[in-house]
Amino acid sequence: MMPNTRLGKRSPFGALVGPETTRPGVVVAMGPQGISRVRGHSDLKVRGNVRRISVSSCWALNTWLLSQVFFQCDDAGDPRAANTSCGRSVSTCIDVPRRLGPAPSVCPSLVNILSPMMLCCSRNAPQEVDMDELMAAMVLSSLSCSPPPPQGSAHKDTTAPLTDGGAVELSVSGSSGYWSVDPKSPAPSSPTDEARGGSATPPDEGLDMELNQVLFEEPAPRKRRNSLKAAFRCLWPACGKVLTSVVGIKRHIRTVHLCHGGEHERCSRSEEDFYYCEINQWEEPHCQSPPSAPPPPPPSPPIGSALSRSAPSPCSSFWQVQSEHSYQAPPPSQVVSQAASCLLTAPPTTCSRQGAPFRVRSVSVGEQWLQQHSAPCRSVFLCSVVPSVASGGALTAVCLIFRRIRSEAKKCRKVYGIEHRELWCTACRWKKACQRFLD
DNA sequence: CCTGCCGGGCA
DNA sequence: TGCCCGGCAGG
Repeated sequence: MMPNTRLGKRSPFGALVGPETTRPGVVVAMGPQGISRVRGHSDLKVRGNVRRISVSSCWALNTWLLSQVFFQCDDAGDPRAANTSCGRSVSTCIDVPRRLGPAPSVCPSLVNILSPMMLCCSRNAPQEVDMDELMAAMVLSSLSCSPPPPQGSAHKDTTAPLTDGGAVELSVSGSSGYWSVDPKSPAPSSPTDEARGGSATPPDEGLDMELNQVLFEEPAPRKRRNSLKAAFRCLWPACGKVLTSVVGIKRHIRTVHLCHGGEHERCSRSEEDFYYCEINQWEEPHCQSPPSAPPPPPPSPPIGSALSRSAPSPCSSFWQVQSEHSYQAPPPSQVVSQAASCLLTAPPTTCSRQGAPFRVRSVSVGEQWLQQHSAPCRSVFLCSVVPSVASGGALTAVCLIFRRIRSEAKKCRKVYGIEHRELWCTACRWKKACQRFLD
């Protein structure tokens, strides 16, 4: 099915969903459980033909999807279990990549999500690939494939989407496509983390309980406590050592568990990522969630703050923006080729070119699919692959959910005032995204 | 309440 | 395609 209905306003998908999307449950039509649960989930709101799903639902779906994958993998000896989750025959030898794939542009979570799905679909009939499933997978993957926020922790909004319950609080009803997640937050771990955890440790009831929690319980509070102190717990069997630094826990795992003797000659310097999880200070000592990846590198220094204090000249700030309307199209000076130089060599947050702030947005595989198969959209999900110092330069995917934040930059309305509306840019006059003072 | 702006309607 | 505006989300 080809999408022709846009998700709600400011959908982070920013993409179109098919007419079936107006039917309940199609958004998550990857499995009967998902459908029914989401159908019954109170967070699903229908506004006209616009569907809104709270982020807890999205995260739950994502978690559910991943759990299906891993549960199926783990139920290798039980064919019934392998068939019950999505109602299709799924190979029990699905190779869920334990580590990130070599291709830096492919979000590993996408691989984790799609590979079983593709396998699942291809086992029946290649032509019968359920586009709903693919869409859902892409979308869910996109949710998890985002770069660290440009201003990172400098912006208070980065703390908002996460909740104590571990549910990511985002609205699927927007089209901005910016999602944020506290990079230091351990829960919920990203799908990549889930993938790692799923392959490193058997899924336990905790995952399911958490899933049920985010699916059926009330949405978690919007604001997340800031006073989060993280520790890292070794997940090696019968160890449970808790250290307060990533480096420390990695060193512990590497030296104590992985690299002692000649047992692990090819001990990877990034393998220790799979053997620890991040825990909160107020968190229960036991760690139910899969081990989390090391926290991403510290965010780049805030530039937006400077931008917000003085209205930037359009020629000093470059954006690579997918434009939905002509008035939103970037001027010719905003050369995409300039973006390319930064796109793959640095975290897609902010690049500096000759002193001028130059921000780049890239798209994930799922997003590209959505863009190719649906109407143009402005929302972009990022999946950055950055070198991890702790893993000896090995590529580490930092998939963070990213949400468009409310602009603090002055807009035409604020600069010129309502009385000088004729001085506003066209977009502002049309109540569109300001074209003059890009944020 | 104010602001930014998405989505959609209309010419 | 240009223009306008209802309405929503966030502050």
